[in-house]
Amino acid sequence: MSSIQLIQATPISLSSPLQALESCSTMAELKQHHSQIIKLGLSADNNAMGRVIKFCALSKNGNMGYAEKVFDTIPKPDTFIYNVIMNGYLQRQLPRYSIVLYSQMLQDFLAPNNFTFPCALGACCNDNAVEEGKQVHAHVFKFGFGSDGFSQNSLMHMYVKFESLEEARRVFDKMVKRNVVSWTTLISGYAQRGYIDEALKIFESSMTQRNSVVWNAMIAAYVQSNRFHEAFALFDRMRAEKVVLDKYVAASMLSACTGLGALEQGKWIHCYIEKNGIELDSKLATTIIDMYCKCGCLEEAFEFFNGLDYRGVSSWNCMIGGLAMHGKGEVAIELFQEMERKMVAPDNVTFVNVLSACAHSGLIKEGRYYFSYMTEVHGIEPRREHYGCMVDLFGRAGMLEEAKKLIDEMPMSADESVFGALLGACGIHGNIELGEQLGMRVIDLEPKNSGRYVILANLYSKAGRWEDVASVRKLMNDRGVKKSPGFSVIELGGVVNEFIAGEITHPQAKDIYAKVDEMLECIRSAGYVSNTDGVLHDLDEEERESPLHYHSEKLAIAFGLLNTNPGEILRISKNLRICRDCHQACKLISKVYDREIVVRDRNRFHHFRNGECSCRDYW
DNA sequence: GTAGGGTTAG
Repeated sequence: MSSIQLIQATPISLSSPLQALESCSTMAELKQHHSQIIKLGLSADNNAMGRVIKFCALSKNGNMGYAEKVFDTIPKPDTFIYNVIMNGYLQRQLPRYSIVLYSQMLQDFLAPNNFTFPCALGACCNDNAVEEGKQVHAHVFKFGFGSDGFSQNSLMHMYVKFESLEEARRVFDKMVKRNVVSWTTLISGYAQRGYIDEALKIFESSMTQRNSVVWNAMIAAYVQSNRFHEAFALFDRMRAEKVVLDKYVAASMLSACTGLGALEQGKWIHCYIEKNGIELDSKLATTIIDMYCKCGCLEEAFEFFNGLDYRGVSSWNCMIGGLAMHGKGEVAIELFQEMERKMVAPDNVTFVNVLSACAHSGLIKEGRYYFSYMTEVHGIEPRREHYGCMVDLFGRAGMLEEAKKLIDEMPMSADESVFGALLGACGIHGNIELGEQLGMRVIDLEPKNSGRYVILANLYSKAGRWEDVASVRKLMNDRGVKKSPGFSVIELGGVVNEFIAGEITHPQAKDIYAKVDEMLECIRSAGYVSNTDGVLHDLDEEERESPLHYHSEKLAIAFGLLNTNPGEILRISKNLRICRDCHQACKLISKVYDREIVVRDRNRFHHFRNGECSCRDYW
């Protein structure tokens, strides 16, 4: 009682408890101030209650349940209060609650304002509420916020999410004042749907107001569509314009390096991050681990991983996946066990990686064990991806019946990737009948994926069924499906060199081809027989027109031998899978030239040393 | 009180 009298005695008495609300940091403090305010008789005061609710709904330590309780006691909540509570739900991933509140607000004849719409639209977006989103769009105009930048950007964002790019573009075109968010939203919108050229046009027109976010949206657009060189070019432009390199750009560029296998460039960015104190969060750490793994440096990846102060589940997953890719299944399992000892809860991705580690290393028993372990011990139900890994595991090992049985037993329908895993196995083990059925099915499911046609055609060619090979090729042509051309990349002295089979445009082309011939001569005397018998590779993944011995990886190796010192490791990345012939050749080259060669193909790593490959020919 | 960018398998 006495404290209230004291407050009432001074003229600033009413504002001070409200001011105190602004400085609270815990719910306990807030509740104290709240009860004081009620004692002052302000329980129906929207200004006072609004501040209480704001803290509960929006601050880090806020309690949404308390916000709801207070909300229920307010006789006539105003727009501000609705906004704050709707935002609270949105931030807590409860968009449906926000939408319900929005319509309640309209029923109460409260006019939404410029703060309401971004929230309501965001809620529709997160709840996939297309129809309601369109209605809110109409309200934006009806209530006079048609030219409010925040509302317009939120509209664009929503339409991008709903895949109505035309609608997003219409909003963008009508905007009188655009800001960085407008550019960014549209650029990434186009990029997500694969319209990179359109994204670039928007980017170029953002000239006057570009910050690192806009730059990154475009760089990421290139990276996501595998146009790594263009990402690098844009990055150079960005640095020339002295735009700061922040953690997002660093992450995108690391992915570009990963895509190309450009280790030196990746290391440079890693160094830059450390030197310039760029915040190393768990996502960025994962990107760095991924870069080292996919650029062939497991040791560096491990060193970095071990040096991290905090290792989130995605970092563990990435490291386990890296080991899997390098054929180190046993080590991957050990790392998983360490993860459990460190009490890091695995998620579904963890088990995808553990199972794929088993598949790549032929660990059938272990794969079976972890497949049931994930559900029994961690309560994680297997998804399609996990079934895909198991099909891959059995399939590679030649246990096609077992793989087929598993597909039949799946509680969900199999998709193209599950069938694809089995199809791949039919290819390895030459099961024509099953492969033919699956091939047709997978092509129907994914008519634009050239790889599917190639596997089926290869299967036919293995069986000598040339007419069928021809008809698959005709089908591809008729549908306008083109094989992605095979290329290999080798990075020397920070320069990325790219080779395409049979291509002669490289400045050192003459020397390179001579070196290939020399290489072949040398390995022939070591027992190499070029795998050209029959027309087995009639429709290989690599361009058919170029002779086998000028496949892109051979050109890259020749280039590497010409331009490095004895003993240096040659690291090559290939966008497709390495073919049998090149695999055999690499083994012998590693022996004859006494060179370690690391080849990353579409699926995994091959470490060639002294005539052997780390995959033990199991791939 | 409000909006935008990066990672993890096959």
